[in-house]
Amino acid sequence: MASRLTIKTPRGYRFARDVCSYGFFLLAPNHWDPRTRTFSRVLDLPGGPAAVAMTEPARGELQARFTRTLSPGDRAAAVRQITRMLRLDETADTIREFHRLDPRWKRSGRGRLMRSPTFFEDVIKTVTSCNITWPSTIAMNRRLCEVVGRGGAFPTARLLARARRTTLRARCRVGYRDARIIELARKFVAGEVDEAWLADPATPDDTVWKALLEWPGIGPYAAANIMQLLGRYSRLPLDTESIRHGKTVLGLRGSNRQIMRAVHAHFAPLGHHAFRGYWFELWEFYEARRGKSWTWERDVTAATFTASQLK
DNA sequence: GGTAGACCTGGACGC
DNA sequence: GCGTCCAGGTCTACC
Repeated sequence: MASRLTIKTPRGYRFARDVCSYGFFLLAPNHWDPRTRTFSRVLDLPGGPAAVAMTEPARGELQARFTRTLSPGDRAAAVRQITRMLRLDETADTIREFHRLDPRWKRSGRGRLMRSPTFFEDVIKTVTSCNITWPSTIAMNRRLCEVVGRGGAFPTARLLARARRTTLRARCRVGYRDARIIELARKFVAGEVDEAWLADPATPDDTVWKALLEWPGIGPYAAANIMQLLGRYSRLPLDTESIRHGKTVLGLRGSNRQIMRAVHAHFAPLGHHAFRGYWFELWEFYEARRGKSWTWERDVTAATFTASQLK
């Protein structure tokens, strides 16, 4: 028999707004149905993959319906993964602190950024977003789930550590990222990645930054993005989109390098909430052109969400 | 510290 | 249908 879970959400949490708050919600195995406002995906649980469909039947709680019966171990893992993915462990006080620093988002209540059920998925999704256009990122993630993942789930580190470079390149079309993805997966499997230490507020941002830059395939953009996915919002993952934003929205002029520096300086007063302010400004720009994010279809964004088309 | 070129894929474009 | 060009971060070599 199928299992159901009811999960309480923090005060101010809004399912559609907060799920559709970061591009990862459009990447497989994630799927958002704008008509029914249902978020679904396959979670990799101790008892095997399980498809889940989530809705918000009432304010303050989410309902997760699974396609199979969950063991107690499965249920605990599912709650842990959903909590991580939706950042339900970020308190209302944290969001209020962000709104005090950047009051533009107080009315809409924005503050949380969707991420993945596991840190490993966050890291690989970041690598698949580097040096590539958005449609290819969407395709790569879909193929990784279809070709390597179990039962439609995102591939685990163990599966990717064992994958062949030729499989990733020829069937998942990840290009030169093949070796880097496998090396990263092997680091996770070998126990060389201490997520608790990386996420611990007692570990300085600079220390985490330097550690991430040592990882294969991780440069300044990817490291800053992984940091925000760890809950460290002081650094900005700046890319070509940021340059477009700096020019068209902030009115900045100069070389790309100068604009990057100016964007950093612009958001620096937000301190350890800088990325939230930067990101929601970018998100609002997209929504002004494409409608609210919870109305977006994955295939439509694949065709239209690229820096060159948003100029 | 800064810069040039290679690394891949997929879409746009010209013929 | 084919060839060429371009967008997109990271890495390495070089100055």
